[in-house]
Amino acid sequence: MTEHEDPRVTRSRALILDAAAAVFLEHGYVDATVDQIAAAGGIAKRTIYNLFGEKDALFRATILRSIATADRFSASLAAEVLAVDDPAVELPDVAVRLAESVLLGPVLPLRRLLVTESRRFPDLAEEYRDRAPEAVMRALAALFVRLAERGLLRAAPGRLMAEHFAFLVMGADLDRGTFLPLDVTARRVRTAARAGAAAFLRAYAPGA
Amino acid sequence: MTEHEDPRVTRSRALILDAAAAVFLEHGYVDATVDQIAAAGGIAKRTIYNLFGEKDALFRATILRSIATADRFSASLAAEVLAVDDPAVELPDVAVRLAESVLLGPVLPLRRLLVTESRRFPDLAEEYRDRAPEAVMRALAALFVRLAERGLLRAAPGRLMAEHFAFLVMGADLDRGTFLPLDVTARRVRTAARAGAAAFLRAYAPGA
DNA sequence: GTTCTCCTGCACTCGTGAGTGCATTAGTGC
DNA sequence: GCACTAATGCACTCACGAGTGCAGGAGAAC
Repeated sequence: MTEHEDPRVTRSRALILDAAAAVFLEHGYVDATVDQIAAAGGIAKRTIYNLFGEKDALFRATILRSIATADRFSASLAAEVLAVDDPAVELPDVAVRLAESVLLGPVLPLRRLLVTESRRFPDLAEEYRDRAPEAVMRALAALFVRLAERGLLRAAPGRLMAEHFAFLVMGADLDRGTFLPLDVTARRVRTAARAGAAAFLRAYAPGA
Repeated sequence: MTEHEDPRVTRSRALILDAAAAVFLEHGYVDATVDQIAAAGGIAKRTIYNLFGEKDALFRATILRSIATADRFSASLAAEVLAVDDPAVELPDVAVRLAESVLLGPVLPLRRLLVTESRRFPDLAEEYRDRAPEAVMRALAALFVRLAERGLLRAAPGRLMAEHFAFLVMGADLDRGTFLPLDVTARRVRTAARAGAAAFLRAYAPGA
């Protein structure tokens, strides 16, 4: 079933998806026009309709591609999380990495777009949440349960600990960034992440 | 300057604003049509244009009214927060009240709408954030600083403590509720809020 | 070269929703 | 009752963007 697609089609498809991602992220679904996307990609509008059909389908294809990227990304973060051995030493670094990648990378714009379109495309919002943030949360929960079993953290439901960790580390900036593009320095993000990790370690220190 | 407005105008204005709030909250700015609002309010479209002018102005008026409500609400919450005396005893209740009012009341839909329209109406998003959530955060920060000075909490920047408290208490549900209407029981919200408050108290216990 | 397929440009239809004009009706103040 | 003002209904214009039809051009495969 090796689809041998005309190289022209492959090329057009890629140009269109790139342009569509840029325009949709900038303007949202309704305010983005197909003509804009065509212009941005240097592609004829007719070609877009030939390859993707209606605007709805183009949007889905675009977002699914972005989600796939976010997915790979979360998976690598999850793997890294699961490798933690000594929380007191390593959690601050995990916190920094988590905060940086979410707040400073391309995640926030995608998140905003999906929030905006969550009524029009609830399935996409669902898909995104399950593949990206939830995947990380699951990894964090698994890690914390394991650390609690080893007596390195206070025992508590893994899911709850994961939520506490994540929102201590980047809750405030995530919230701000949901409204408008974050105007925040990398240093501030790191400082807040470390402070969050420290608070988490105090709250979930073993014993007592 | 007591504007003696025709009672018919007052009445129409109120009907329109109520209907507009409902329709805008349900569909967002673009997908809400003025005809829909007219129908929902039992008011002629022409009357809407007579009293409010363009759709843009109607939206602003509607949202400003909602923000004013949220404002009064935040102020009363802030007052309550500032009255806390013994954190170990009272913070869990503050947490529950905060979580309930944000997650179970009319706040979340307004928040979603403002996030959705934050590119089109950045000033409204700004206004809302400053008057509602930020007002509560300022009150929390002031409270924690005072408690720290009395030796009842570990000393730390007030703003940071306020963020940690708020996001421990309701971060996860707030995040979920930003995407789609929260389908969550009042019991779950309260439990999570208490767990968050407990974690906060452990993280910011004095001494050590 | 020829052929096949895709891309392009452009003009077009169509639906929809914002906003207006106006003549008529209904309600308020006196 | 009368005068005034607001509300209504309805037909209308206008702008804009989704989606289509088609004829012609450009490149790859043979």
